[in-house]
Amino acid sequence: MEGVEHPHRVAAVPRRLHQPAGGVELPVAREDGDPRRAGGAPRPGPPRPALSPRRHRGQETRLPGLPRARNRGPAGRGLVDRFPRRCYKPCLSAGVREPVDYKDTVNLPKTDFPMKANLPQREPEILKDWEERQIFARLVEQARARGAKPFVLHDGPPYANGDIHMGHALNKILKDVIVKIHAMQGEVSDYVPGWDCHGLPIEKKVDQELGARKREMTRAQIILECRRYAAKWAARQREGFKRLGIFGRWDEPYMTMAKGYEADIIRVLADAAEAGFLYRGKKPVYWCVTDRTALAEAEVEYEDHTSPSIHVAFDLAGELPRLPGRKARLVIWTTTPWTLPANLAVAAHPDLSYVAYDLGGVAHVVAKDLLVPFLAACAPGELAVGGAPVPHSPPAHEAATGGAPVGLVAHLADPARILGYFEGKELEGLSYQHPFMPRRCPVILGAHVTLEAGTGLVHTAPGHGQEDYEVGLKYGLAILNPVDGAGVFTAEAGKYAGRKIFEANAAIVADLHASGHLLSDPRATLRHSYPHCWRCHQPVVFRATDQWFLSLEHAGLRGRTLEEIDRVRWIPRWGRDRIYNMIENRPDWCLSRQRTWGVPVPVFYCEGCGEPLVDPTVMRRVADVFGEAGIEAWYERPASDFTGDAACAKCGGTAFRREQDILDVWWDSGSSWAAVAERRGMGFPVDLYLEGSDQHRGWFHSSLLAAMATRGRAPYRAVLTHGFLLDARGKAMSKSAGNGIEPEAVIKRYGAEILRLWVAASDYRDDVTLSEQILTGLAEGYRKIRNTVRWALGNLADFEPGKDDVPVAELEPIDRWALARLAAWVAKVKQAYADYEFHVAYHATIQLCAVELSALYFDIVKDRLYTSRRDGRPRRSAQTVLHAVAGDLLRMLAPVLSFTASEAWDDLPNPPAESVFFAGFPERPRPADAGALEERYARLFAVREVVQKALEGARQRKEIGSGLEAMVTVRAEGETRALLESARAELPALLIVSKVALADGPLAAEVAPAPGVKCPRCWVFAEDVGRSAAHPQLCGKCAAALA
RNA sequence: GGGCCUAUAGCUCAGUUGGUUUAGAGCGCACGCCUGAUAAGCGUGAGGUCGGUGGUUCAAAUCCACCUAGGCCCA
Repeated sequence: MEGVEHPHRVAAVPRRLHQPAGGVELPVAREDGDPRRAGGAPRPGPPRPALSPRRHRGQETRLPGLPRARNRGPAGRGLVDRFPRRCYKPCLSAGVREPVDYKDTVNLPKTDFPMKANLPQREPEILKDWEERQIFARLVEQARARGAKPFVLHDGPPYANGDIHMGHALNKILKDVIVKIHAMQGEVSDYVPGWDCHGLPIEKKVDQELGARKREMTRAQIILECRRYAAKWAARQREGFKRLGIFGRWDEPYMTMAKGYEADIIRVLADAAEAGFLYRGKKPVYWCVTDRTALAEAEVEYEDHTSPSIHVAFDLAGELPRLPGRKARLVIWTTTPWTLPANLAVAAHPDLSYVAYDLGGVAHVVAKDLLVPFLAACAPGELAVGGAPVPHSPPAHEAATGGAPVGLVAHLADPARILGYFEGKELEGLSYQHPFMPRRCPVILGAHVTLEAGTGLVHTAPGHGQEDYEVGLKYGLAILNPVDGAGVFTAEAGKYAGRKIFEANAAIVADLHASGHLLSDPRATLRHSYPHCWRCHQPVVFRATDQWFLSLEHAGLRGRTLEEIDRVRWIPRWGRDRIYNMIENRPDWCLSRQRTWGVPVPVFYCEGCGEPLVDPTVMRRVADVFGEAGIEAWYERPASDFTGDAACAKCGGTAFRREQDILDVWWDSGSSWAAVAERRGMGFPVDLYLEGSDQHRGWFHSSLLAAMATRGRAPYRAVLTHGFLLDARGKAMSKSAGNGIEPEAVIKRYGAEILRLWVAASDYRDDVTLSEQILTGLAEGYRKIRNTVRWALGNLADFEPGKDDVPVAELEPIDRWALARLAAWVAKVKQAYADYEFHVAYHATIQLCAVELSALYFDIVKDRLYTSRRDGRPRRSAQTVLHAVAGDLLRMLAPVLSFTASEAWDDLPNPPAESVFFAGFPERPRPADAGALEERYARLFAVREVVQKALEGARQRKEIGSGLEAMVTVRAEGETRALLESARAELPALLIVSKVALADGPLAAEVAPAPGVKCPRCWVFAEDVGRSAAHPQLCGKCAAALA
């Protein structure tokens, strides 16, 4: 039927007849020897000019032989068209009447939902709309009214200090997605955001701002300043979080500094005290003797300082193993002689080797690898310079010689002085006589002992060092602190009582020297980095003071907590191991902080005898007052207001002074399950805590212990953890590193929606990367999703759900296939949401939109939607599916793409709910024959791929442009052939070509020019163009569509 | 130094208890097509010694050990 002409009219110039004028004619070229291609088509058509222009539009005039710019280049040169070109639009000859413009009769997409999202501008409008319509509050109310089951994601409070950063965004968006998922599942998914307000960073900041003024202020006045500061930042952060599209009770958040919250902190503590967990003990803290105050770690700055450097010998009370009858001494090294009065032990490492070396007939014990440095410092005569180096560690040599190269260092002059070797663990339990205090002390073992410096035997004073304290706890040593707040020795320091510690250094060294315990030069010093006070820049000391503790051993708290950990769902699973190991090994919880900005430890001390008053009733009275007046009342009211008629248990006194320390802020947030969830009737335990992995040590940890001690169970059923932020190179993102990306900057450029998509696309269980490249990639993904929705909406302009939809069983097969894929996607996304694997949902969505819908389904049904009868069954069938696609996409994606889903929802025909959030997730059952359809189309699409490769070949050879210019002959055999036979009628639509022929043979496709004439309406080359009297220019299908 | 974790194409991710293809997808990139989804859409193609080394096994991206790089928390 090729070249059918209609004599009365020239609708299109049959391609054979159309030749570009002029040009050099070349023979048809054979590019390769592919038999399949050879079998395809080279028909003896008229030769084409080299570099002939590809297209010949109707009126387009171009000099023959002049290539269009885009065709220039090596690829286009020398190529010869296999087939004559054809017109895209009816070519008009003079004297022929203008053809009807059929474009107006084509059902093109129409929608108000714009392609360009313009998110930075549009998002604030959507936020305003949500707020005006109270979407979140009503969402919660509706579910509550239905009696739906509650889901509580309890917010971990960010610190109310500074602007929000990307880590906040990640955390809050993740929470929001989860809250919305549960809301759309129909649950009561309330979300109360909170802020952590008390604590050192704010106190420090306020301190700086107040400067000298602070001296004239009362503690209550300083607290008020801190309140202002925290409130200011919380308000600012709140706006930042809202801008991200986070749903929540922003008008009634929780603040740990709220009076009611402060009261509940005390009440939880009262419960713990009542159950017997609270006890008073000592613990070393940084202490500034100049300012007479404890310092937090953050208040300590390291500066250079010159200290004495002394080696001291401790006389062993007994004998060393395997060295009977010989006097022995342990050698320690220290730079703080003033801590020696508090010495209670010497620590050795269990796995290190120690050596006994004969000095003056006495065995001196040091670590084997530190013998030479020790001798270099204390008995250089024992070393011979030159010769082969002794087998001791190079760092040890260098430490002893001030960095002199190993080769220059001495070796033992007389190796026979070595009396024996010992494993560290052999030393445990030996005892020695303190050089100047009347006591015997043990040798203990500790993993903190190293060979970096010293002798491998560590002078241990639990009252003056963190590690000493910890190992001391293990061995039940006293926490001895013979130093008062001003840095003056107390009576416990024996003969040094009354002397200032730093000044006493010299005396102690001199005394040791005199008594023969000093082995090194008394004048030796060491310049090193040493902690100093951030305010007065004087050296600080480590000093044990009275503190309040929560006992981990009381009532089996540690063991019960470890058991409880296994009843919590940890996501990912390794979170369980992480917190388990911490709880297993941590010491008792020190609840005291020597600070101002926080909740007072609600205990009192008897004015008469100093006995502490730890009374739950009194504490609850304190709580009641705080509930009214806040923590300021602690300092403003007389103690008797709180203690009432309480009497000292020891002396019966009724006059008390209040504790000056405050509670560790981790107790504040660690009580939030009580102060927020219980208090607001959200229940206990809550369903989910969700924070960064650092919170295994932080909030997960403190909340767990506080709840275990007072409620006997974990405050959460599940704990979800996310990783930290990395930059493009995989390095931690931080303000100080200067590689941060500000949420505000991203919002301004891309919109918060892209940030939300980033959170959803990332596997947040690992650390999460953010970079410019990632953002542009996400913006692409967003556009794909948006355009998918847009095209579906565009084709629904004339569709009325409830009236026009076609029952599933009656849908066109390809439509039912698309519905099957949609149903599979809905199921997959639901599962991914249930597993908190949002990146799985994201990728499934991109796959659906990009591949199954855009590249396959939309492309295939496009012709049917555009050109078939407007209200015909085939078109309604496709629209039915598109309506499902648009509705399901918007509903399933609303938790993530909240802005876009809200925006597009209004463009759905007759949206079934006022807001997409009220609509819930769709029920989308798989069509009964879904499996069979998927199987069938999977095979047909495999053939389609073969065809597309063939079409691409023809395209490269400039034989065709659009697929509609082609007729395809598909060779197949066996089942495939049968399948194609059965699908014969839909093959042209499926392959998007004008005509399909089937032939026998191994699977292959051959491309030839489509026969017939291009229909100006549907652009298909049809052999029946012109048969309709009413529409003489059109193909049969189009004529029928317009009838 | 200790506890926990991560490491697959430029990017984001898949890869069931080790065995089916020559390790997949999308994006990006290259080259084309279309111009009735148009700051859109379609096609084809090039990209990976699965961080490295050693081991277990008939067989390892998948199990084990060590190393390297990175992350969080401790010290």
